[in-house]
Amino acid sequence: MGIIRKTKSIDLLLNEFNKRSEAISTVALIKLLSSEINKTTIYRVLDKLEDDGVLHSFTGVNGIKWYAKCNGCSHSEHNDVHPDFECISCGKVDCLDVDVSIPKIPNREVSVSTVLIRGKCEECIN
Amino acid sequence: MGIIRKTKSIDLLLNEFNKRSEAISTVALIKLLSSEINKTTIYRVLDKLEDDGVLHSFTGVNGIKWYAKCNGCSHSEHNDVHPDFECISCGKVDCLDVDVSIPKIPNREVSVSTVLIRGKCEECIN
DNA sequence: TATTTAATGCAACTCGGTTGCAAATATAGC
DNA sequence: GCTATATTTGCAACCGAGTTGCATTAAATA
Repeated sequence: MGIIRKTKSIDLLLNEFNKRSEAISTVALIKLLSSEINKTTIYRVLDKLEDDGVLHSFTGVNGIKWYAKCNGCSHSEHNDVHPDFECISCGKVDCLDVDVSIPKIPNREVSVSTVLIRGKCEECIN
Repeated sequence: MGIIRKTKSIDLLLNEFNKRSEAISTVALIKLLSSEINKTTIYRVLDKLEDDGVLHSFTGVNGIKWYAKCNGCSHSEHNDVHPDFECISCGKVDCLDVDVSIPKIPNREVSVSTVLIRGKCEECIN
């Protein structure tokens, strides 16, 4: 697929990701933008932005989908993965700047790995 | 919470996990056992078995919950995590017997880490 | 066996995400 | 700028995983 036309929806969504470094859940985006974009469109645009490699996504423990900007995370062809950190206290999720190396697994072909860490973030630790 | 009484539902569910070493999704369990156990009960029993440390769970990319028997995975107090492997070809999911070490993250308190790997399993790699 | 209390079944519900289709709108060609 | 065309969008209805309240059933204990 990929993006073919520049539209208001795409601008608004990209703008949200440029405003912050953390990941945002689909639910949060819908709440944030529901007055301006229909939720169906939000889901569709996020899909495309992920296809285009602009965003990457992962699924939280409760089954909700999160998106974050790929900040130079060359998210392909290597075995180091940036973990996503979900704060159990404030709910914030961000993409950590540390490498987790996934060991080679004999007789299996790995295509994607995701590491999800849950705990308390810098602000909620106290 | 935890299990207090031995019942038919618990026996049937545990039996499914003893039959195989792979993880099973809630959806699969409901399909498998719906004639014998109500789906609400299935969700509740799985919850309890997880509380008791008999099973552990994780969420697949599509938001569906999976359960697997904790085979001596002392799933607490250490930083090594057993990754779950989801085959994109046959859909099978199992708990790999390799360690992934999660690096210490400054100023954050980690409580749980999950590593989900997607790819092709031994049988589907050819 | 009677009593107590946990476990179960059922129906209705919640909510994240999807689908089909008609209306709107961004691009290409003139 | 204007028109043709194909992509995007909005809407409404839908799907399906998981939950809740409550009445009923069935383990455990004495």
